[in-house]
Amino acid sequence: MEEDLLMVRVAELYYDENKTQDEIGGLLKISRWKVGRLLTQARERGIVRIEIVHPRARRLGLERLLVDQYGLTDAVVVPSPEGDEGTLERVAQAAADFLTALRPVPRTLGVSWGRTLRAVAEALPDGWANGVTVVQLNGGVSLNRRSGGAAGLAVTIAQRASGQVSLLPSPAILERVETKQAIESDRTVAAVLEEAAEAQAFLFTAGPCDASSAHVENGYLSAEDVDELARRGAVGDVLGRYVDAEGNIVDSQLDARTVGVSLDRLRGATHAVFVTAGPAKHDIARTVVTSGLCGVLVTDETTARALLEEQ
Amino acid sequence: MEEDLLMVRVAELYYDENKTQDEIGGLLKISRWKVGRLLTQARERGIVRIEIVHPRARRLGLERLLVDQYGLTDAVVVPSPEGDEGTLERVAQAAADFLTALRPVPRTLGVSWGRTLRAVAEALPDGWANGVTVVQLNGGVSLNRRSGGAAGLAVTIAQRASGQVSLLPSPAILERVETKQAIESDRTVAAVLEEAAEAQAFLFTAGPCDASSAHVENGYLSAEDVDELARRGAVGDVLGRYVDAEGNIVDSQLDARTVGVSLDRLRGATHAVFVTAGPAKHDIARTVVTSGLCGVLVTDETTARALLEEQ
DNA sequence: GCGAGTACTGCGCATATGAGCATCCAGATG
DNA sequence: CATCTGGATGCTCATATGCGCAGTACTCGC
Repeated sequence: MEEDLLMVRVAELYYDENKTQDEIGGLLKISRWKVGRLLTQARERGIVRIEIVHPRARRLGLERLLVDQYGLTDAVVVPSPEGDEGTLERVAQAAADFLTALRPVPRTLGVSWGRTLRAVAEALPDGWANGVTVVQLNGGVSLNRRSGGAAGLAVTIAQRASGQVSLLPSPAILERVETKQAIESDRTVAAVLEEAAEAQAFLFTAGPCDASSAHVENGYLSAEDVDELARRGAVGDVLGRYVDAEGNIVDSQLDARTVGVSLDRLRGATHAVFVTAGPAKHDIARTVVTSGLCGVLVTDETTARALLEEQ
Repeated sequence: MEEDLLMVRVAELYYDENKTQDEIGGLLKISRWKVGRLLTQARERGIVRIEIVHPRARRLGLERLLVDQYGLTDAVVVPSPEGDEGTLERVAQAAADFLTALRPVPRTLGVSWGRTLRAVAEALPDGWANGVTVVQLNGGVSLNRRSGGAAGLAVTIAQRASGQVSLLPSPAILERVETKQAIESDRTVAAVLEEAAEAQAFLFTAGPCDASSAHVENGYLSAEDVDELARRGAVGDVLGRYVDAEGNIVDSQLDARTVGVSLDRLRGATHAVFVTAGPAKHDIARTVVTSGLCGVLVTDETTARALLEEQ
């Protein structure tokens, strides 16, 4: 179309040459108002594309849609980089930024564990807060010895906020219900669990339901157990508890052997910050978001779009 | 840097959310002047990237550099599309646009031939001008019978301008000097050549010096001839005449057998429009531009950058 | 510590810009 | 042929924005 060409010429003069709309009008023999209108059109029609290229850029539009559609308190969406390399880091950085900016600063922060949360901990700057007590929300797993596993993660976060840490001295899943009950009735454990349940803010991830799960890696579950859970409808785990697409516990037997605060604690909380990155977790992310397990969602653009897509 | 982050936040609010600088200032607790400054910086530092995506977009910055560096009258540079598919069409379209907008409208337009010029002819809309006489500048070659070769190209351009056409009824290169002189002394031919020399505007391309040349394709030269020319320093041909990097005729013997206006006619002309697309022609393009054979250059971004690069 | 130089901040003001409205024009409709 | 109607055009005016300048903080060398 000939109108297109005019838009292009106008856009070039305005954005590349930064001339004023008036000057452009004179140059192209059109009124300055038409120039303005053409520029608006050019932006609308995508002829002029304005993008913000920065690892810490966000997608405010998507965030708003997510908040609206799922009744969240807040959402943070970072652009997925080309080739998906570095998505986790960006999401983690965003989560760290969110925590740092969170007001009022929570006195106690409940945390789960996982690769994602480790990245968040690493992204938090020293002094991100002052005097926050960090509490573990569920039984510990040492994902990898060097970096100290779940405990190390909580310690890192607390240290950088010059705060205290309350570790949950318990495995994630126990073999027998009795052992679990025994552990829970232990004073230290009970105290930590109570503190965790009362935390003013929660920071957690979820894991997909497959053999790559940290539970399998650490021997709490076998690959077959996970398969069986999946067959029974599990889409992933939240604070170590396996849930189906609606967010209901899949196996109450198993759940009774899992140490950690109950999922209901998350549902009520204002500051339940759920961090997720990557397509493997789309399903469990959808569950967390739709079943109201989180108040705040921090994720990447691809996940955000997947969540918004169908219904 | 922390300043970066602020720029990103400001840019998002301004460009994605279109809030006013004032509002952003309020939101982020900074003065509206700082917001303005951050936006300027963000644009300068490339955090905010504004690009015009359209096949008919141009690179005015590069055009200016070319005009300055080589003392041209004008230059037209179109962005090279990803993957270089469609470069020729874009350049041709740009050349057509340039011709259409050319003021004063030339009474006579001298044209050469080639794939590129054919594309230009096709891109010219019906009624691009009114009553332009099109004259062939050099001996005819029928690049491909269906589309009528060099003659057809000239005819197309003339038809679409409701004008006349003066065809040069002669081969491009003759075997013997005598024959060439005989042909040139023919009334019709002489008249056309004179008309061509006096044309108010010229539209031409150049060809690289290799076996893919139209001269080889049409049997005027053998592949060995071309190799030999290259060995003697030829970088390509302009109006059928082979020149070296400085724009000098490489083989005066051969040149004496070539029918067409002399290159000096181009040097003087104000409206000598040279159209070139694609990396194969970078060398010959450099020659045309540096040796003052063209007043106006129409090309793609890649070629433009190559021309500006060294020295 | 102390002073000079430099970078940053906030501001007044001229200018550029966008919203809303009256007007005009072309093509449809009776 | 008159009339209607929707979209484009130009305009007024309130508002947003950028420039140049003055005041301020901050650094760096002594």
